[in-house]
Amino acid sequence: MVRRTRAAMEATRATLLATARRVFGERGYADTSMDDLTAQAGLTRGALYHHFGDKKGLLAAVVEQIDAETDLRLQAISGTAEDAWQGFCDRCRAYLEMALEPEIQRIVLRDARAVLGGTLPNSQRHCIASMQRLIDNLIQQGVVAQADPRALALLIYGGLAETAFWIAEEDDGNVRLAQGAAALKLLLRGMLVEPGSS
Amino acid sequence: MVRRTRAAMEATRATLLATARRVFGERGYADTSMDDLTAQAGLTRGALYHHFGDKKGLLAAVVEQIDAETDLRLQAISGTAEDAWQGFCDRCRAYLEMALEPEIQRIVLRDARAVLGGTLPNSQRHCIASMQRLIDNLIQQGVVAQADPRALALLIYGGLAETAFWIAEEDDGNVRLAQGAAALKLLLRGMLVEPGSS
DNA sequence: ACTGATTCATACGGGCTGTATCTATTGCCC
DNA sequence: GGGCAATAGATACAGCCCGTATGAATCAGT
Repeated sequence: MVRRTRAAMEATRATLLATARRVFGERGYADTSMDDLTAQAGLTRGALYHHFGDKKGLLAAVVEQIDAETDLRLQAISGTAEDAWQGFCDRCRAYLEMALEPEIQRIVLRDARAVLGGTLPNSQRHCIASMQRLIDNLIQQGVVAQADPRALALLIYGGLAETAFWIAEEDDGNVRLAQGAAALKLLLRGMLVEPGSS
Repeated sequence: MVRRTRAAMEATRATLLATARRVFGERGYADTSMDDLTAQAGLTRGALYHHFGDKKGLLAAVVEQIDAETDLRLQAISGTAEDAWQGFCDRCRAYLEMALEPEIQRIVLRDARAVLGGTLPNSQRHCIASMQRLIDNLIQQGVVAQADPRALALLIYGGLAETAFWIAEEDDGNVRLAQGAAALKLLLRGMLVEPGSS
């Protein structure tokens, strides 16, 4: 199969990305061989190293894609709410549920941190940045108490990710999901200027 | 160097563990070769595979050790406080600072999750279990609102870990540490039965 | 149509992991 | 105290995987 039109070239990149996303999600980054992965995509490692540089580069591209999608899905939730505070709470809850999806859990929350570094400078940027903006707005509106929005966003985001692992290890996670959501509600109300009114 | 007394055997294990702890902390798990590691300990891989089974087993033992030490250090803090709630807050703050230490950050928070699994069933158990017990007591005393202690502990623990990465990436993390601690204080007060009184 | 650049395949070298084998010493039991 | 099983740990081996270097085929521009 040797086709090299401009369209076919971008198709190659997309195929590689989609295959990597699937295989990384199933087997994890470390247990995935680049020979197997490219073979499943009907290509060889030559294409991969040309488009993504190395294995880490491929993972970074996958994480970038997942993060962008996740952020879009979350914005659809927090954007529709009438009340800004309620929209924020809904978004947190929605993230907790999305963090249960095997793809996000394994690729973004497990492998990406170890391979790409602690803070994930480029990727996973959108989700946290969006949450930070939401918080910032709430502070401006006088709903949330004065604090660094970034610190708050990270505190919440990290907590949700950790809790998601705990929920996901249970066969029927519905009980734990409810418990996690309830506990989340408690912590979130502390951010309010008037915590008692929640 | 062939010495095989019972004492020397345990010394071998301890040497391997200490070397692994140092090298994993410096270079990270993935970039550490077992040949190099054992050579630095004055041994060969034969000893390593005999005592720990495989590379993951060695990491698990290191994490176990670090977690136990961390828990002891934290208990020393929360145990001395007069007020149980204040002791709990101090412990959270202390954990935030300890999560800045390169050894804990790289080995426990970065590599361990990816290599050993999301929830770290055995290791890292002590720290969270202790925090869970503290929360449980506070709920029993009517200080903290009714909620699942485990979910609360994970929410806080995960948030602190994530925030620690953000603090550590800054050269002088004192500003961010203060911001993180302030944001933490907000979230924690939400747990109280009477959040306004904090 | 010719030239340079690009896409992707193939071939190669090096390193790392895990296992199997082997030796020597230790502890146990008589 | 001597023989024997068990174990600590070194050495050798096979296999896998990654990254790079090389090469061929096609596309773009003039």
